[in-house]
Amino acid sequence: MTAMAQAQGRVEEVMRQLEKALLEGSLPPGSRLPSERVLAEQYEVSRNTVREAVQRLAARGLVRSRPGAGVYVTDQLRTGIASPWGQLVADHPALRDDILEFRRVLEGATAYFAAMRADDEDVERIGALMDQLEQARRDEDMAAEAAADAKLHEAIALASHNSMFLHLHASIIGMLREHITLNGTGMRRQDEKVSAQLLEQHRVVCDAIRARRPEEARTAMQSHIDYVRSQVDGNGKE
Amino acid sequence: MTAMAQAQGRVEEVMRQLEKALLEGSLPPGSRLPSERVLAEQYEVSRNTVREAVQRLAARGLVRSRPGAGVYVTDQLRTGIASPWGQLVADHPALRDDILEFRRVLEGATAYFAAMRADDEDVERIGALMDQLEQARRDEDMAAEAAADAKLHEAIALASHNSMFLHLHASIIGMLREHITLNGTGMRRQDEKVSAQLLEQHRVVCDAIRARRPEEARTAMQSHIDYVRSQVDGNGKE
DNA sequence: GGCACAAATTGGTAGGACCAGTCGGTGTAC
DNA sequence: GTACACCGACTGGTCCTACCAATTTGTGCC
Repeated sequence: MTAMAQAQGRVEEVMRQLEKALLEGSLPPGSRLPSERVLAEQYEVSRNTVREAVQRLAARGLVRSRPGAGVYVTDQLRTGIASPWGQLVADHPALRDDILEFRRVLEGATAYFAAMRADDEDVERIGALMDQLEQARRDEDMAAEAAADAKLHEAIALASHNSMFLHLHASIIGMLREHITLNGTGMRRQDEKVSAQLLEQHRVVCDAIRARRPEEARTAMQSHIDYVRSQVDGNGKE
Repeated sequence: MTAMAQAQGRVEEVMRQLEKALLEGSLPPGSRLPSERVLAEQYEVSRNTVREAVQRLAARGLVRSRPGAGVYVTDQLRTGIASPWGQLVADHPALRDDILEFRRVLEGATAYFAAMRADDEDVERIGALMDQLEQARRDEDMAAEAAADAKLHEAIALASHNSMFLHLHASIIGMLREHITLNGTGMRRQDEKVSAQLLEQHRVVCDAIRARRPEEARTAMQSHIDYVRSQVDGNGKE
């Protein structure tokens, strides 16, 4: 008669118990879980069931198991673990190429329509962000530079006056950002030349938009993405 | 360093294989996975290992298992992208123009990459669907024609060999079709000439893909979308 | 044709076993 | 006393077999 209708199975139940222990702090980050055999006896289930529950937690990044050593609680604060895509991008490098390829098309078209339909307000906003980007570049403030970069692309998407491009841009970029954060990579680190080139590319794109030259804007944006792609490809493992 | 503790075990490996199948579309949303026993034999691992891999996928919401029935693929990947969209489109018909515009870009690029990367299997599938479409046309079976049309576009997306195009296509186009159906499809019905033209357009696109001419495929597809757009715009209904 | 029953299939769970690492303790050599 | 090598207990990873409960599907009766 307990209100808790344990969904379907013992695996769920064990998982919830473990989650509860994690949340309550009885299993603080870094600590080791009791061995699977102990847990199995403790919860009065088979080790198989315990293992499957642990696998589910591991899939969400809550714990990490080291063969021969034990299962350890990870730092919960760290993993954002958002959409199913995040993990997939991390696991399948090939998918990253797919995304970049798609992004080339998407952002190219976005720039195209931005150049075609940007109103005065859009142009002003884009101009301001370009100034901001240049300023950050001069200050060698990487964080500010990245932020301005993101905002600039968003402003361009906004200027396209097509909600599909705007929102899709947001999700795709978010996806990539997730991946970059996960992998800790990031290309533009300290490389001044790269940074300068990126700035120049942005300038070309924005100029084309301001001059209302769609084709030019698209080409420039695609070149920009190509450059990004080459940089990302370059510093990767393997 | 970035060695990325890869494949510590068979569970990881099986999970990646399944993920790959999900991304590539060989396991489309709604479909049922082979039984665990079959998968175990297929990957040459124990059923236990397969189960743990499935549990990890289930933890991320990519699949859902129903006792006695089987394991089914969810549409998390698609809704993950187009999440905010279903409602918006339903509420704001104005977005339809945005979607069509986006679709022109998306499907154009999809056809482009399909022409570039279609393998023999893809070509064969596309050819079969073209035949199917012609047959439906001859029979004047509107329902079959629409179904074959949808399948054909999906096959092209599959042939692009890019997960992003595949899944985006499925979600966006599906959404759009739903909307069109809602609005009283119109267009191709009763008008024999329209139907004939659409068939011809599809033929041009498919021929370009089969002949491996990307640019031509893109142009043809965009012309096709333009035509669809003009027809939809034309026949009023708000 | 429709419906009830039986058989095959499927995921869920159990409990056993073995392997390859890791960890801890012990004993020996220095 | 310390440092090192070694060995055994422990742990997760994998495999196996078996059984259960639910579903699906096939069958035959009505």
